[in-house]
Amino acid sequence: MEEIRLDDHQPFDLELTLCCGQTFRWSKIGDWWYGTVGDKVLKIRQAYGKLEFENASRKMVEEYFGLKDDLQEILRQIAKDQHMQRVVRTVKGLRILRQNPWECLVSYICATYKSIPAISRMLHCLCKKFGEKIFFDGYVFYTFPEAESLAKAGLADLAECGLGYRAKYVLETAKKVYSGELQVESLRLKGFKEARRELLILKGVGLKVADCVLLFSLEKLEAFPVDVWVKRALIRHYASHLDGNFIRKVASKRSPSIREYELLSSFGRNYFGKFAGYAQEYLYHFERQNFKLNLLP
DNA sequence: GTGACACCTGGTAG
DNA sequence: ACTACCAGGTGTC
Repeated sequence: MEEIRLDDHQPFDLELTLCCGQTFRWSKIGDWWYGTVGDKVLKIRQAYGKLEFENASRKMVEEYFGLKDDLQEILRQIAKDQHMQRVVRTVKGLRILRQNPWECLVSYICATYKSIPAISRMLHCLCKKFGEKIFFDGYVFYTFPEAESLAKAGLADLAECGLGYRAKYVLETAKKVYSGELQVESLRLKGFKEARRELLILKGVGLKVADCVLLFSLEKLEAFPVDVWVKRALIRHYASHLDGNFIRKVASKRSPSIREYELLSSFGRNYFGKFAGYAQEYLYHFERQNFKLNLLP
């Protein structure tokens, strides 16, 4: 077992980071968290100001959990107003993960119009059916399937995992990645706008899905995904920064049009700056938390 | 360039 | 048990 000592000035909350909806495949057994990163099962827990982990290198853990981000400085930069100051005081130690881009892309294609428990189920089923089985600590885990496995799968096989109409999007994307037509990893090297343009070519990938993939796996911390929760947060707390008619309009319907999405998202990017993605995650979590606690109508 | 509307299916509140 | 409704949106007319 190895450990990483956590600095008081660089807050990190493992549980919050894994449970805030950016990733769907971690499970807690006893007081340990288990998840597959690459082809290995990572076992990790947090206690008394340190992280203890097994089966992974220190470098990998730091990389995956975004421990290299200067969170204190990031929070300082995004806390531009009273609301955000309150949010960063309340939500402590949430970090943006650096997930595998391929897995992240498929996960968010699957995530459209689904609840989080349902997304977890779908992905678990995909991994069980098409991934590699790994035994670790007396438990069974599965890796996320390679593009090749999904590309060679039939639509019916994918649909069996409850993907529904998403099955054809996943299959099509898997084929593009397997053939090399799309190199997901290489998008890391491109700028936000260009990487986003390439993702948007894919069927089943709209602005929201693209922004999630950019933020959670492609190192684009300025990406500002706008889902129903973030939309609510913006309407509630940032209406004064936006046009009144526009706010009324987006408030009146469930999902925004492309233009409306872009207005909301670019507001986030411009207002919060190069770490807008962090601002988004904090707003998202705060809004959901308050909803669960019944503090919001 | 916008705006309804359907979409697969599982979870969950009544 | 059974129904109704909604879900981290997107593609299509």
